Amino acid sequence: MRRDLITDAAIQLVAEQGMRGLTHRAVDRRAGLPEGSTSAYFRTRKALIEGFVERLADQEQRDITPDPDDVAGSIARTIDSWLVERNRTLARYAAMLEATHHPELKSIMVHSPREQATAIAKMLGHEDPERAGAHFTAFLEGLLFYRLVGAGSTVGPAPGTEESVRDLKAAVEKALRP
Amino acid sequence: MRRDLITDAAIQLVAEQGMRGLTHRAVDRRAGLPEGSTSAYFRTRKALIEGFVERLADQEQRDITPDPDDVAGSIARTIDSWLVERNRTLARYAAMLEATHHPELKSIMVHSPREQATAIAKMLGHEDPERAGAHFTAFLEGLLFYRLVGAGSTVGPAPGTEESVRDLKAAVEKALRP
DNA sequence: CTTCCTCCTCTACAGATGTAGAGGACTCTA
DNA sequence: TAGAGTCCTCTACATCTGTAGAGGAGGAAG
Repeated sequence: MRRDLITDAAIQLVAEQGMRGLTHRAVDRRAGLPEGSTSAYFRTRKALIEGFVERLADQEQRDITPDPDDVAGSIARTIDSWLVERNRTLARYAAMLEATHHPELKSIMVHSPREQATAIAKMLGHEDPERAGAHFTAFLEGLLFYRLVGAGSTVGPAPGTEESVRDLKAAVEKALRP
Repeated sequence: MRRDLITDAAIQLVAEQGMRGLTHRAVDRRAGLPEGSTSAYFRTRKALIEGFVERLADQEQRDITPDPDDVAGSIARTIDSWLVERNRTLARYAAMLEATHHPELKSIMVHSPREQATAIAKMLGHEDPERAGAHFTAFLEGLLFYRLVGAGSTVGPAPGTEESVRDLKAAVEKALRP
């Protein structure tokens, strides 16, 4: 599908060069398509951005389904997989920042994690699940950001390794404690 | 000082329009200076970016000095102040993302928080202060991100209020617990 | 075969952008 | 007052970017 080819190329570009690298022609080149292709599918730049953010959201949807028997472990594995798929996650951050001055994007990027986190907090018997869930979400977000672009990116264990998952799991477990 | 005027305008621009909005001429206009001024002080775009990131780092330096008698409280207040200075913090995130494909920036943005966090963890008697400090840093980073651009930006208490600081303090306290 | 329609490629163009340098205004020194 | 040096403004230009539309290739329908 041409459309997906284009949005995938856009995601790679954004990850590698930032939003500034996202131009119609750059996407054409990156996707190996003739000039004008991207412009034909997404006439305006805004449409192009929305296109690739939608694609990101689609792909992310599938990942979030924690195993109730091993909450911490499954979450740790999910986070680790996001570290491994570095480019997609970087593109997601770029999109979140973009959504700051481009609010339509917010509705595309569903923030379902929050309700899930509240549910988990409830399950584990927190007194104030709403707040505990929020803090938990914040912590996960931070863990990911810290390891992907923050100080932890140069210090922590390499993503995709057993050690990385173990480290993450320990952190998640601590955050889950009432 | 012309130079600071320019870098400050750059920071505002980046916060409001993202890295893409950062052009020599846009900075000129934003700073109310005649066209060409920014280009004279920072001939290349790379220099301009490094300039504003340096400015950010300078300004941030001053903020980070936790009160040993009220670690959680002082950290909470610092984070809240970063939420209040929304634009500066947004620009910082944009810069961190930029540093991903522009490594020279990393050396400009000192990641001193990590050592500080380790010190705090040691002070509070954690067994593995190195790791505890890392997790703590991650949590703070996440708290900030979550409240600034994540789901918490639409849900949490308004930055700058007593309630905001209280909420943050509770979260920080929990994260500090061994 | 002809007609129509969709999908794609190519070309066009106004405006923005990065970067460079000429030259003026101003300041300091002697 | 003259000269030198610094700081700033203006102009120039090649290149890139967003967006539009003309027109061709090829398949479907008659």
